[in-house]
Amino acid sequence: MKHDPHNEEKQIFADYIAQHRLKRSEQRDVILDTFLRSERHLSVDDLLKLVQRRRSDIGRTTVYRTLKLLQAAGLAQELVLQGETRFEREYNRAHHDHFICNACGDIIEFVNPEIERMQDEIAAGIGFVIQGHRHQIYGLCRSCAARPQRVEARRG
Amino acid sequence: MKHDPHNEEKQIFADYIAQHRLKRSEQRDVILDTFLRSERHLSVDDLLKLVQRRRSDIGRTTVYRTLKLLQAAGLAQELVLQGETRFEREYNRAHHDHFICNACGDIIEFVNPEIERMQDEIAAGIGFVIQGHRHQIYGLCRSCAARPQRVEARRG
DNA sequence: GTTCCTGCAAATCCTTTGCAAGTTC
DNA sequence: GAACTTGCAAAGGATTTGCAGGAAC
Repeated sequence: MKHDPHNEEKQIFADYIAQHRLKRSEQRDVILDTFLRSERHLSVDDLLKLVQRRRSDIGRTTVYRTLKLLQAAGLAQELVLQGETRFEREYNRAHHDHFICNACGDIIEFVNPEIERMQDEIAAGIGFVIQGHRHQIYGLCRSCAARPQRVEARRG
Repeated sequence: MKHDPHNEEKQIFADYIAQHRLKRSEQRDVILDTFLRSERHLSVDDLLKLVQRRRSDIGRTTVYRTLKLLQAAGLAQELVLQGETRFEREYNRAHHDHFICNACGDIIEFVNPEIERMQDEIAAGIGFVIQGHRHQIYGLCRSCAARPQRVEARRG
């Protein structure tokens, strides 16, 4: 137990299950563990494939349902990048936003306290109470910019 | 002609049609004109309803198809706000981002050159070439913040 | 006349839901 | 044993596509 780096998150999930009078299941354990190990921005399909490598009998529906639970428990966050729904870990992660490469699809995270502060100022100016935000920057990552190619620029 | 404030955009659309060997149609004219007059963040359904007030025989499919053309011509931009797809005018509009009220759904636009500049700096630092971005801030607008209510905070 | 448009219905994609059988508590 | 979970199949909602008839060039 001491050696599982995701122990804390698993505990949180266990607590969430308990508090809501839900039940443990092996499927949920496998899905959570797979999700926590992945460290990436996963589509439902990505996650389903990874999960099925371990337990091929786990269905897509269960992945959808478990992701909802993980969101409710504060362990996962849903994002829509380039029109695709993806999920990333949320617990204990510094707030960050995303660069998305239009060419290779790579996702790069970034943080900038200055920008956050500025948002707060603008919000204060109009009496808006911020509860969250999404900031996505589209373009070309370093390597794709280096070898230019015909790319349909998207959502920009 | 001189009196139509949307003349320029209509010309751009006409040019786009011509350059791509497409054809004019009354449906397209009505949809574009309706879209240009609306000045809001419209869902496909919103736009369809407005359009059908003028020509009740225009179908949803045509609205979808025309919106694609408008995007291609640089006149419309698609956004996903609170999970809903919406469209706004793009041509000749200062770049801006959005505050979205989780309670009443109101959408407030904002611009901040400082934030834009900062994005550029961060991007430059990692060799990322920006082609566009989306920045959405969720929370409560002034009036909804004033009379608090039980609101499920969304996406953020 | 040829090519493009339109609207309908059908198809598709992604996600959710109903349900009978299996699990957990 | 009661309540919850699961996977399948079916349903849903949003968007796209095939097609026959109609309009634009």
